[in-house]
This record gives sequence, structure tokens and C-alpha cells, in this order.
Amino acid sequence: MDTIDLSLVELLRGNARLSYAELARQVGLSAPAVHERVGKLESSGVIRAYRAEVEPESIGLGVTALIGIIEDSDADTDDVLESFRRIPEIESCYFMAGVESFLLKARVGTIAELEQLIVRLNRTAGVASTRTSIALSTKWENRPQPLEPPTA
Amino acid sequence: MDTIDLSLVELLRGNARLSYAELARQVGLSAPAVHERVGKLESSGVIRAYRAEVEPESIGLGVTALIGIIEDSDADTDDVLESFRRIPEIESCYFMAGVESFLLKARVGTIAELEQLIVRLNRTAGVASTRTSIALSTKWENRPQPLEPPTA
DNA sequence: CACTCTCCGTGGACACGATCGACCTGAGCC
DNA sequence: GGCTCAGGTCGATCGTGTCCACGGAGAGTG
Repeated sequence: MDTIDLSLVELLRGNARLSYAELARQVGLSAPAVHERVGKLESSGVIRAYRAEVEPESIGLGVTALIGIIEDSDADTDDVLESFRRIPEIESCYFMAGVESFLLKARVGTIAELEQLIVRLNRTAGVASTRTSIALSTKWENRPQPLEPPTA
Repeated sequence: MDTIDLSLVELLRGNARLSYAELARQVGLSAPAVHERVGKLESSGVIRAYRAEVEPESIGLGVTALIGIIEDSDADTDDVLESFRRIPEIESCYFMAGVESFLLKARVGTIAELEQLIVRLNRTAGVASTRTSIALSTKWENRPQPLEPPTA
């Protein structure tokens, strides 16, 4: 994980579809060298995936909600997590410090579907209660921040 | 936005680096046809960007926080938003229903940096108070959910 | 119905990129 | 010094991106 790797990561966070040739030009190495470095970044888990970022409304997911979860005092956190994992509408899941053990970000098409989702969550074993906040609009999301070399 | 476009979007959400040739095979069209369709999805704003998803710890962003913002009663929301936009640590910004007008997701390297960030937010014009919750771990994030045809 | 326009696709052509193998170089170590 | 290894370059080959000319299906019109 040197400066060049960091540049590659930054470039790919900005545009995941850059060709190896283009990456090579940007960092001043040959294409095969970049190819190998990126391969290592992928297999070591630094780069997890390449994803197209899509306007949610245009794929029928116009409703965004953030849902805090309070667990039962005797809940098995792993089981709860497993239940959440099986709910596709939950796009993100954070394990939190505080009264609410989890914070979920979910996207659905309609308020009716959100209602169903909340009911389902409340019925999930280990879940004591939920607290849902609706996002009226997403100003931005997953904006990559500029990277600084480790000691900066 | 027909079924084929939806398939393309779904494929690219799963792996943004698929070649046009591969996409073409998957959806049963020729490569140029796919190229044109994807181009239109991009320029119409359905596809906003292609991003590499990176393990935050490995780029020195090991601390994730979710921060609720309560605005001053006389705050100019647009100005507040503009101030937030200039803070690179804020990766996501949602405008919320509820007492807290905004929910921010921020990533920083250390707790000390988080402290600085919170101070900065509290000093921002229009911000009355903040409420920060720390994510102990990110179970998953931005998982693409399977797409259904519009009327399903 | 026949004509035409438009949209959306196909296939061919060609330059460019991905990727493999052979080789080179410098650092670390006996 | 000589080995070894990591990590680079170069060249060759093959697949892909992308431009272009062309063609068929469907809607609107005389």
C-alpha cells in the first residue's frame, strides 16, 4: 500500500471504468504493472467491488428511510444481523454504539412498502423496537473523499 | 427504460467493470447496441458514476459516524447545505423529516479528527446542535438490491 | 395499402486495450 | 560476490471499444 496504490484507489473511486492503460498513464507505470497492482488490491480486499451508482428514483426506489433498531435485552445479535441480511431492502447496516444497536438504511418504492418493511422488522426475533426517519431527499451519497498519504 | 436497460443497470451495479462485450452477451444484444444504451443511461442521469468500493480502514478512514443536525430556527437551509458540501469528510447527506433536518454520514481516521469535525459542524452558521452516533462496525453498505420490473 | 420517417438494432473494420511470457534491475541475505 | 525475489518493462497476441454504413419494424399519413 504505497503512494501509487493509493493513487490507483483514488482514481478508481472516482471512476471505476478507467482502463488499465489510462490508469497506467496517470500513475506513470506500464499497463501490466498497474494490472498486477490492481489485482492485488482486489484480492487483498482493499477494493471490494466496482459498482455503478444509480439514481434510485429511476429504478423504482424513491423512498429512503433510516431505521434505528433497539434489541431485546436477551437478543442474539448475530441472529438479528442474519435476519437483516436476508431483507434486500436494507442497503446498509451499521452496528452502533448507543441504545439503538443497529442503524439501517433502506430503500423501497412506496410508503406502503416502507410500512410493510417496518412491520417485518418489528416482528423479527430479537428486535424490541424500531425508530424510523424518512429521508426527504438525498443530497449526496458515498462521495469519495480525497485521500491523504498515511502520515499527513 | 425497458427490461434490457434494467438488466444493464443491474449488471453494472453488481460489477461496474464488465466489458460492453460481456454485457452484450448477458442481455443478448450486440456490443455497439449495449454501448449506446449505456451511454444514454449515463447522459440521462440514471447512471451517475462508477465507483470502486474500498475497505475504509485500508485508506485510513477507520472511524464512521452518523451525525444528526438540528438547524437554527432562522437558518438558511441552502447555506447550511453548501457548508456541508465543502466538508470532504461528509460522505453522505440526507435531508430528513423530523427535528434533525440533516443526517450526515462521515468518515475520518481517528476519534480526534471526529472531534474536530463535530466542533466544526457546531460552529457552522445555521447549525443549532448536533447529535453524533459512532458506528462500531459497518456490516455492509450500499448493497444493491435486486431490481424488479416497474409493475411487479 | 404504400410510403416514409424514425428508432433501434446488426455486422464489418480498425485502432486500442488487456494480458501473457520473457527478460531486466535493485534490495536483502548468505 | 552470487542467489533469490519482488516488481518493473517490453513485445506480441488476441479480445474489445467504437465508428460507420446499412437494414428491418412500427407509427403516422396521403
